[in-house]
Amino acid sequence: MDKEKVAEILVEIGVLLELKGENPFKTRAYANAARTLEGLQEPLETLVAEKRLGAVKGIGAALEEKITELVETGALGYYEKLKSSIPPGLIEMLQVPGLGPKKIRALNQGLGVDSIPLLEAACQAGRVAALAGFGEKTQTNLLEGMARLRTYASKHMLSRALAAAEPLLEELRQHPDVIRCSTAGSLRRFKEVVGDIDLLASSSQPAGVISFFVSQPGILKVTAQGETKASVILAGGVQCDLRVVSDAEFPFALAYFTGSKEHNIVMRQRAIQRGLRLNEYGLFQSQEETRDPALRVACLTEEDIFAKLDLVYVPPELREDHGEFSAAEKNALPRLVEWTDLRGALHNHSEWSDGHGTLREIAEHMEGLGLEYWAITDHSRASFQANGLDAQRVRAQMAEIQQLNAAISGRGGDFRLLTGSEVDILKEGLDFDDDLLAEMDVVVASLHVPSSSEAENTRRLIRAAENPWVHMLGHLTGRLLLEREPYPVNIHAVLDACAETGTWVELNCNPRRFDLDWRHWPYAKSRGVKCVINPDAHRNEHAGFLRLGAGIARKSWLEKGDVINALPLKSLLNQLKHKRAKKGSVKAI
DNA sequence: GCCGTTTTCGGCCCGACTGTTTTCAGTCG
Repeated sequence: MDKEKVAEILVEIGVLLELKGENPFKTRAYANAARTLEGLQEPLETLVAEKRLGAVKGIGAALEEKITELVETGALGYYEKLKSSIPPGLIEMLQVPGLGPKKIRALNQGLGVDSIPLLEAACQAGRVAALAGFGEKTQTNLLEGMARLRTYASKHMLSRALAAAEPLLEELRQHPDVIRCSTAGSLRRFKEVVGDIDLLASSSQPAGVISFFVSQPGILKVTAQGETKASVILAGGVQCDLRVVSDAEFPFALAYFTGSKEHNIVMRQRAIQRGLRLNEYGLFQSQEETRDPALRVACLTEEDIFAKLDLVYVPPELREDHGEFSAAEKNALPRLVEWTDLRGALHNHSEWSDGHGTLREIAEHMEGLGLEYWAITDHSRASFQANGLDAQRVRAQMAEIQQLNAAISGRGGDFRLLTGSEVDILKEGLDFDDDLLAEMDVVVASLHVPSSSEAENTRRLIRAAENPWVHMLGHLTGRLLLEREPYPVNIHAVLDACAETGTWVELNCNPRRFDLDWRHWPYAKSRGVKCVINPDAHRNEHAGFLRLGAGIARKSWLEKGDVINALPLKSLLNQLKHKRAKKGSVKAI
């Protein structure tokens, strides 16, 4: 069983134990272990085989035994037994806002409710309000929560959440009583998918700012409103929380609400180790819980807080407790790539296949954005549903691109369209002959029709990487966020092959994809695999995906030097040629 | 469950808000 699946089961065990009313620290140990596994730099199988799992922080004897059983046998007796002792509907009930393990247990034991439909019926019959610890209000809220669950997704793509948050932030920024404001939470950390939007503002008049916020247009419902905090549901079903603090508290609150939770726990521990106390109101010279401003260590910005805890500033994207602390202690954090570093993109479509816009329109738009190059890599003929090009049309397109480039040069422009293809990786080899690929500036190889076999997909991708004319692999796992799981593939094996053959890997920055996932890039980077941040644009406005892609690349710990399309045109052209020469030589050995 | 210059037991991050209770438990982040 692979690491991801093991982690998934550990998380589920934690949830099941919560529902059983187990010690919350025990349940957290399972969730922690799952996260630890996800961040492992070594293959899990190796650690298990060499019995070194127990040496990993956060995994003790009990978890080592369970993980070993999972890896070696593909099953776990403890988990099966636990699962069969708890109705599956109870786990689903956790999704209902306002319901946690304690209330679910009370509902289950008091009313025999063990699923969302039964809960709905019990609420409608008024039986929930009659239960001890519950009341009319709770019953109404539960009914509303269940209705919302049916109507809206509970997770949202980063791009949609950003689009919803930015206008609200702009309104807050213009409010006369707001001093500073920012996004926080997973949105600020640039998670590919977010559960809600967190906003933070500083003001000396918090209540007024809160009432201003809850009266903004586009708010469907105010679910909580206090003096310093409000929660609302925005059109589209995204929950948005605003916290208002004093300006002196702002940097602490910003750090706190940006999280992640795991990152914050380490920050607090570091404070405690230094005889200090950290919460959202400040870093205090106190062993006790306090909010006394006289005891607050002066910090104007987040940078100051990190400095007081003997750390260099950790950019929000890295705050996942995925190694940022050990790096920040040694001042060894990467200098993360900026979206303004990007000079162009190497995987895009036009109306020749399934994109929009003529080659001329695309060239004019991208040049107007100040980019230096833009590769046209339309689909190959096997992607007939996407109007894939055959060899003849590819050559006609290349000729048109050359004419356009000549015209641009003629008027003194430096911008270049690059010729290319997103060539399908078929069962046996690529959709185009090497001779044709060799004529193109850029070749992206993508697996569009995967097999259900991990070994088979891995083999095909490795074979594509070994082709000397292929520059990079496109959207390596084929996932569509919130829609489609990645196809089964041994990512490390493919990345190893890319490292050996000098093949680049795409970070597809279409917000539905963000593929390869940020969690895999540190491994790719450790193997020396270069990244290409590609919008996979099908319309001119998709060039904006580059900004999102750079954010995900930052989350992936990537620096400018790791990103091929941060190179200026001349160096890029050299790299495109050099890579083929190098791959040719690898192949010849 | 894990962990340990506080080491084999007793902690484990902590505060806002809600609803129910009449001083606080549960949920959420």
